[in-house]
Amino acid sequence: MSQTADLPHGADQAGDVPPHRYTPALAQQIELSWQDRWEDEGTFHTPNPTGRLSAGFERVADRPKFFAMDMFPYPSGAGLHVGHPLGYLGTDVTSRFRRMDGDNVLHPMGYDAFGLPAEQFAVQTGQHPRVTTEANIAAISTQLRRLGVDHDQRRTFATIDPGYYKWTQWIFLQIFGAWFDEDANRARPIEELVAELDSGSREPAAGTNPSGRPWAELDQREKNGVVDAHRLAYLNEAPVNWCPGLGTVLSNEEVTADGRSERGNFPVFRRPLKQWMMRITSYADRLLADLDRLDWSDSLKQMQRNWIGRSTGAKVRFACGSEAIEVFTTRPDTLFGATYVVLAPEHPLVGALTADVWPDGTDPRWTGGAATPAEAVREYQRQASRRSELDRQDAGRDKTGVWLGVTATNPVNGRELPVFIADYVLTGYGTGAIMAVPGEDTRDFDFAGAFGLPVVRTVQPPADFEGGAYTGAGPMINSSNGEISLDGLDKAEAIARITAWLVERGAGEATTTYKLRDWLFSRQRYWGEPFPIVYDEHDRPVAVPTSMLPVLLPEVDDYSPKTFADDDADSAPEPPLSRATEWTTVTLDLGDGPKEYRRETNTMPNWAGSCWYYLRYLDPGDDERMVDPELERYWMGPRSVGDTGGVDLYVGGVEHAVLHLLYARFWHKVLHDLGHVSSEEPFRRLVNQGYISAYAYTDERGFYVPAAEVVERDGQFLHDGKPVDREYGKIGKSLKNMVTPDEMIGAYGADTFRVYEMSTGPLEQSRPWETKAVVGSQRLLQRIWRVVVDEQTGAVRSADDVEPAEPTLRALHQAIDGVRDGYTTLRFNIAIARITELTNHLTQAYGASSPVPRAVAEQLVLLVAPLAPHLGEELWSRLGGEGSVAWAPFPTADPRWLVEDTVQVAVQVNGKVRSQVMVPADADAAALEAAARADEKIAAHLDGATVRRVIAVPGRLVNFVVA
RNA sequence: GCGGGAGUGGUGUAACGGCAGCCACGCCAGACUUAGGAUCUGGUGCCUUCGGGCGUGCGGGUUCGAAUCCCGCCUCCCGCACCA
Repeated sequence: MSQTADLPHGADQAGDVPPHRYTPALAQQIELSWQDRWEDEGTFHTPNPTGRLSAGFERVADRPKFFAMDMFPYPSGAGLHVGHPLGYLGTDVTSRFRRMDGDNVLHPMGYDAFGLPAEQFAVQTGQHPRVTTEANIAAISTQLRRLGVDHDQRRTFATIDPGYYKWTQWIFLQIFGAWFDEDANRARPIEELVAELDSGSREPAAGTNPSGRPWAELDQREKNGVVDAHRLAYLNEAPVNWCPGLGTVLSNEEVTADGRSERGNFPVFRRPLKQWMMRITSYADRLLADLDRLDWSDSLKQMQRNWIGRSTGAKVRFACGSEAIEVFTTRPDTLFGATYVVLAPEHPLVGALTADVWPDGTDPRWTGGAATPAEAVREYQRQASRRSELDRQDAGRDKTGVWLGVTATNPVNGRELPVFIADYVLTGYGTGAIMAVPGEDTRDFDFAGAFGLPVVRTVQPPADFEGGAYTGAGPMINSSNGEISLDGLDKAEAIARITAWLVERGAGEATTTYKLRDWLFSRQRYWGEPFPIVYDEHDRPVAVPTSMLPVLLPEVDDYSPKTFADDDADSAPEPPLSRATEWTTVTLDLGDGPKEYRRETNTMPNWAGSCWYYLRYLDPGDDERMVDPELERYWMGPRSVGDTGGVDLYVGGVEHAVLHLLYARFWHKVLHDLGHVSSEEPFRRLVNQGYISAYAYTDERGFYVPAAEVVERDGQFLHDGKPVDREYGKIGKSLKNMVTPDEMIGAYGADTFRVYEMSTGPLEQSRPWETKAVVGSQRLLQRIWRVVVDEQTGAVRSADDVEPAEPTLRALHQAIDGVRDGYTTLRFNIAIARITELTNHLTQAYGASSPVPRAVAEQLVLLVAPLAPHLGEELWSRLGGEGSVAWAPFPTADPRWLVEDTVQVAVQVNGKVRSQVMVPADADAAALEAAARADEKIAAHLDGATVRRVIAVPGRLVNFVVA
């Protein structure tokens, strides 16, 4: 680490530091030497109960297991800044503490290495993404090692390793080979579906059998179609975000609010394309319900609940000519107030319903200026396709739409309601059609206003209601026909009554819908997992046999998909793999003789590799199976009846609150249903670490200036003598406020850096970075060093023949108690505060040179070892400790020393503290009161007053309530 | 708009409903010093007539007692947002 010499503030620059002071230079020397020893001795090799990684299991066999994990990094070329290690250090301190405290701890790390940045770089440079990715992995791995983390290096892998993505492909085939049994509410192998269809014990699910003929009468190709339509991974012609400028489809999350690609800022179009989908919606209920069984933060659970977006209501059918329009509503109670019907522009019935001509006297606002309804519809649909889904969801936009020239019949009162298409109705939610109730819905009210449609109120608004749509509570009005009346009922009762009535009449039924959509699983990219799928001569997708996995990513000349003109909405995707013509065509014998097949040329999305990596840590070298079931039971299995099982502590950023965590939970549940894992959830406990932010400064031209050169004077921030503006936010090179762990390690050592990061707040909390405060952590470690080592001679100060005095024992055991609490609850700042108190006590009690009792010094070293592991090892070894401190037992507080003999108790008069008295710790209420009354100041306060009540809490306080 | 969370010294933070501000940074003073950017010691919420008074975003409430619980505001952060 050559940085030391270059840094102006190196603490070891002064001339006369004692020769054996814990300086940054010494810290680095110690750190590098222990990091080598850990590697040489395999200190952090975690034994499995069985298999190739089981050596040494006997020494941990009686321990409980603890599986701690970080969200693995994407190895970008930018390297780590000081914000990145926060979570990694949190799991590291925790895993070191748990190991010392008697757990068999698994703390692995890997790399999420498929993805766009590497592919973009490859497109620009022509260099294979694997080359740059592996170089980045090597760089980050070096940075992590230098932090002193206790990862089991034997378990490290990257998602791009063929030995890993072989099993990603295998899992895809499991999902492809499964269907969701709605009755059993779980996935089952597809062969069981075929058997049940053949035996007649099951009918094809709704929508899976286009011909409508009985299963037994279908030919083989029709049967194949029915079966394929049941699969959990399926091909579907669905509206997707097509970005011609990038040549790829994008997920909704990759499209900006103004309908452009997040990357590159190209226009994005909604259009139907055949894509791989995953039926995550089948799991919506279980994904929602099982949140209650997880130890995750409420806010995170709430984000997942919102994303799943379950809402209950009713489907209602409105007759329209020979067709029926099915709408979804959460307010069937307001059905009498429906005054028109709206379909999404892409609704499949639009074509069939559209009238030939406008009736006489059609309101010009309804026609969109077109001569015929068909023309109006065509033009409106064309406009809508140019808008992305997100763009259409801009609630502030004025309502637009056109009339189809027809009406539909309201089943409750026979009223004929005009049928519109409008883009404020979304095709993917509910049934893609609504009944519009302007009296009780704000959006419908806006549309009705713009189109001159009537408003009928069915909920009585309060007297002071100012108009518009009334969405509050109130008794039903205007809601009766010859058979049923809702008038006077409240919302819940009205919903129950009208739903029952609709069911009776065959006009509707209660239903539940979700915002969650099926997962678009294919991408037109190079740097991803190839699908283990080939197509036969009928274009039917067929699984590549497991024995032929992995399907290796082929070499190509050009890593980019074919791109098109920005606005060429009708272009079609051509993935990079489609140009690897030697690869795309393959001859296989799938049991019916050698035949020619065509390979799938899409690749999987970046999420695939991160959906199951936690399982692979259990034995990444296993070439026979995804994971040994025995290992999965040991590390992940449920601990008790009702426990979901899963990783014991998963730490990562809140940016993955929804997608990664939802996708991983979904895959895990499929694997559970198919019998591959015993756990029901992947992550039993999850913590979102906070972010580290920093100040950035801009000069009068708005350019960033180096934050390190800015000085504060009289509340003003100056760079080069000129005032600059300060903003608070991200750390980054372009913001000129980048601080790297390497710089900090160079200036102070890894242990100081670790202690500083952990000292600034609870793990979950975001906090600012402040380089000038790091020195406080260094001072602490220097004082701890001084407790053990004589700075002048280098000799160990502590002595066997010195007995600790009582105050020292109390300070020690109170510290042990507090530090344990801090480590257990991930409030490392608390642990550090208690360690500091103990250190300060020892410094004062024993001065700079008198010997510290060995037992106390040892315990102090053990307390700090999880936070500052190199210092811990060094002092432990100098004190003559056996083996690595990483495996030494963590101290336990003796309750005897946690209680004082005498305690100071506050005495209040009317809730205000007026004095303090010393009393025996076990003094009862009467003794407390007597001691308080004997106090001069209190006596003065009570003199002449009437004491109406006395509250005495032993060990805490006395409160006199006086008149 | 809906949902979630948070407001405590100059700063990061700490306080089972029981003495507000532990521990740090910064700042002030002192010691050791040629020197201090090292180290050590002490001080540091605000006001004060030195008795004390006031203090946890604002206003109410519950309680003997509220930073903590309840109600209503204000501000900030995060998520969702034409989801019928």
